Amino acid sequence: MDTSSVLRQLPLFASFGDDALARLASRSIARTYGPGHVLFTTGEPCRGLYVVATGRVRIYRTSPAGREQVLHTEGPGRPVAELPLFDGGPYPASAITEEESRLIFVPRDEFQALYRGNPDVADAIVRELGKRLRHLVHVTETLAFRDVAARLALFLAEFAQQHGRPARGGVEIALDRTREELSFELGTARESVSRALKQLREKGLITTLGRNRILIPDVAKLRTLARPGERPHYE
Amino acid sequence: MDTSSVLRQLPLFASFGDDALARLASRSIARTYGPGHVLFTTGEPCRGLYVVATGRVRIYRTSPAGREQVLHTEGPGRPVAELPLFDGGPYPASAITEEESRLIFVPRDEFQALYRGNPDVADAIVRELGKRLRHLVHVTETLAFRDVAARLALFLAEFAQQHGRPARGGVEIALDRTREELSFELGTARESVSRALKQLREKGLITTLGRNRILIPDVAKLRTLARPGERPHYE
DNA sequence: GCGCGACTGAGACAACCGTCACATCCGCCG
DNA sequence: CGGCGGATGTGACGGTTGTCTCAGTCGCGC
Repeated sequence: MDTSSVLRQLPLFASFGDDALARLASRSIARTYGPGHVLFTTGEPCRGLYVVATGRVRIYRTSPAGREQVLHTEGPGRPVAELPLFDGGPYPASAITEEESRLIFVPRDEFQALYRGNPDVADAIVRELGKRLRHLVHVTETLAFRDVAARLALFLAEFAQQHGRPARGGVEIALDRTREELSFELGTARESVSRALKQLREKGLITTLGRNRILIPDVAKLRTLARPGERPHYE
Repeated sequence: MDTSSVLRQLPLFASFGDDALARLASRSIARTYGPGHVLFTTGEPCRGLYVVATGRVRIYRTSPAGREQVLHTEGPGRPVAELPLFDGGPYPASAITEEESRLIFVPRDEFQALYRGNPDVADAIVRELGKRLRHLVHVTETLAFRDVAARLALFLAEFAQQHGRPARGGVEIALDRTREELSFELGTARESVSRALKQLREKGLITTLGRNRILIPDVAKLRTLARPGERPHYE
């Protein structure tokens, strides 16, 4: 797949003519990375924009003690690290490929020229930033209010909605993550994920099929558990 | 103070001519609210942009159980709720005045016409969004990695840097918050804030002067406590 | 089919924290 | 001065969770 046709699919460049797109493609660098390749780390100065062609990129923060918190993950057609391009600041987080991924890199200068001359691009970028901001509010709220089991239930329910496929007795999902990677997304420890999975299993909300696959009989009911302590509060 | 001169001070409208600014002012609504006035709540459709002239506005999320998590607070000269203006989505959080505040309200349509015709405004807005995003990453990381005492230490250190004034024996700050309001900012309970304050006091990192004021002998040292568990991790 | 290494589940334990209960303090108003 | 109400400090208690440890399981290559 060539760079132009990948860029063509992005909402970001929807308004581009073929020649503008070809010019952009010619100045971009497409490269395939193996799994576990660190694209950049927190605090590093920003060199440009990455766009995911295939694969998956995880954006995360690391604690001094070595723990990790995933902020978001981006798949095909999604931009990564557009924020620092605007305010000129450093990357606010680190990024790593979760699997073999093909990425298109647009150098900083090239991209800036682009969006300055192109209000549609600026608009699209603002919308991306907005989406990111909303997601981060969601992450923050989840961390502040819900226990591990509830966070897991919420994650699984959302994952099922996005990537699940109907199966006998409910919706089936393939996690494609180890328990430890899951713990990074939920901001907890590997062992707590195991315990939380057990809890959900015992309540009949999920059935584990091997290590990777999970069957969810009722996604809506799973979501319900994600709102614990839902008692009235008087004041 | 009239609306025009307030707007004039905003970096957002720095590039405006006097007449453009006057036009904007004439279509905006300035109003003073008492403390504790709810401007909008999570999920509500967006009606326009607020700009803080005087006072302070708190943006927060509420849990079903009645707990609260502050996402950020904005003071004079800062815009509130610019995000939903762009993607057309609902407010992602709620907002309330913390004290008596004068706010300028710019209706949605008026504002959109504004930034579409004015690349400088769009730029400024994107930078605001970026700042917000960075701050939220910080909040998320803090919640995920640090215990209450460390979060409090970090909060006080940052507050001292922003609003502290030099005094005999260190930097003095006036919190202007009850312990409960503090607990909302830190994502914890009122009692835990009391206990964490006691901890910091016992370690000699702070001295409490009455209920509202705190003396910090060494802000840098206070920051140090905010990074607990800083042990090397081998792998 | 054997063995290695990564992944997973489970138990024990302590630390942290939210909650309840209650005593105390403080400002304020009568 | 008295008292009232909100704010604060403190102790007790239990649930949640991070950490340590170890055993069991699975996949994969040889």
